[in-house]
Amino acid sequence: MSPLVRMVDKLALHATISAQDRVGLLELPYTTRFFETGSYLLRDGDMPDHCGMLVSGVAYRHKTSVEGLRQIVAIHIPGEIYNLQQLHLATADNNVQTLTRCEVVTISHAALHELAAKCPSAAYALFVATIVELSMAREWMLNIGRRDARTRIAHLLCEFAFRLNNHSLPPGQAYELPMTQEQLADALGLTAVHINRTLKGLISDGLITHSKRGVTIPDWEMLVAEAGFNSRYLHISPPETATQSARHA
Amino acid sequence: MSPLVRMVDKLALHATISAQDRVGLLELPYTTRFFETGSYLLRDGDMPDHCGMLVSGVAYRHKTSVEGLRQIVAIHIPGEIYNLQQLHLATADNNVQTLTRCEVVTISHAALHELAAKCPSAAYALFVATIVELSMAREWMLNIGRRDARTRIAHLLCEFAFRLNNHSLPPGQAYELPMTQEQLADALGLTAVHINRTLKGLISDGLITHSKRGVTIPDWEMLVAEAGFNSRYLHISPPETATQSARHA
DNA sequence: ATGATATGCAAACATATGTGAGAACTTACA
DNA sequence: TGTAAGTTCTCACATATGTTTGCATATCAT
Repeated sequence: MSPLVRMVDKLALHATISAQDRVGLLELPYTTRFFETGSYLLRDGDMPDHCGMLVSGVAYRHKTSVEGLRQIVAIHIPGEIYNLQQLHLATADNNVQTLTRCEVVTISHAALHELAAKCPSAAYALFVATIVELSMAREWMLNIGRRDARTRIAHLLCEFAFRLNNHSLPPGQAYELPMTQEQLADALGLTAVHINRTLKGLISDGLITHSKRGVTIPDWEMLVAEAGFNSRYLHISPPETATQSARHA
Repeated sequence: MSPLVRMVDKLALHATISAQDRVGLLELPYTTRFFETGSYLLRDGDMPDHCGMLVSGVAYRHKTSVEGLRQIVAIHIPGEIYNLQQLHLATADNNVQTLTRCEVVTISHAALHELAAKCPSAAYALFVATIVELSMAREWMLNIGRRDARTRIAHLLCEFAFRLNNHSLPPGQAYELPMTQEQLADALGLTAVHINRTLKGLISDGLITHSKRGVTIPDWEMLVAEAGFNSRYLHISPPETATQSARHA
């Protein structure tokens, strides 16, 4: 089975793709590559001539301030294109690095531009994927800016559980969270030491169990309540229709 | 002169629009409306059937956590479309509210969909505008998550000065910043009291002067240094070309 | 195996930022 | 002209989070 199926399925979560354009997407020429943990998939300043999609593994996107402080601004999971921006904005202003060993499929910009011209609903789906990314970024801002450490961590864990579970609630089981406490800190605007403290609090209160790099959520509802998590910002269900209402200020 | 010119000019900052599609954009049917300070242009849960563009005035986008904590996630200035997301994602998950009296032009989704079908470079420009918004959101995250209060405020002031000045460096002059200290606090993930303290520090150190709702930057370079501000993330110059390089991991 | 390096864990201490409560000052408007 | 509402500003105090350091494990390369 083509690894592109994974991408198309993910795109189809948010936008309707015509049968014809689905074929167009699946016929894209691609190359498969593998990257070890810690590899850069995209580097600040890069001007790639291709897009990349994660087939397996997890990656994180980060920026650095002039003082060298790092902020992780997103996590990418399989099926996601991690450098769609560079299809339209030549040079990258952030980095994407692998958290685990990753299988990546690359598609040339030329092929994607051709596709966009021929398959409007495919181009549309890429646009919508970006809009959803923007929506997730906004929730991430709310998380960093306004929630305390405990709630912040809980929210991040909820989001991962939800996304990794292919957006189907509730993800009661364990899942692998391949992030060090330092990386969690950089994602949440905290320090590793404080992550450690707070994580222990969550564990001793029975909200999560954690072994090695794995996280288990014994009581999903409880963690959701603690985090104030609401999946609405992920825009997955119900499949968006063009319902309209004229409600306005 | 059509108020749409403002929008087209802003879109053209980031993407090339063909002469023909430029006409298509300018021929969009629109309605002009006025809103008082504090009006909602978009409300969480809305399903608008039109897009809105700011002709004059300033607006802010915000989200609220279940505990009622508010986070401002973006500021919108004239020429920007504040609810492009809802063209493709039916229901809004955040609010847009005016900071000043605003003149707004609304365009029906139907007209925009028609345009997108007929004018590929116009559709493309809307996509790119969203990508730039995403890039700005990421810098905002870095600001909130990793900089201290003083640097955070300085960075926000730099970004505004830069954007309000139509992206032409250096904006030495005074400009109007129509935000209360409480709103600044909600934008930066701080409290109003702390904004007050820190603002006074910036003033007494001669980095900014401020009278009423106005801000003056006596020495642009100095503030930029204090903020660690680099306008690269705004993606305005040089006009993006399709330059390519195969640099990769 | 063996060292080298990264990560988790812990404690004591430092401080940036938050909290609560008012007073002074503006602005709007009756 | 005066009252009300909103905003700025201030103080004293509380605390969440950061800093530094050390050590115990885990992970990894050789």
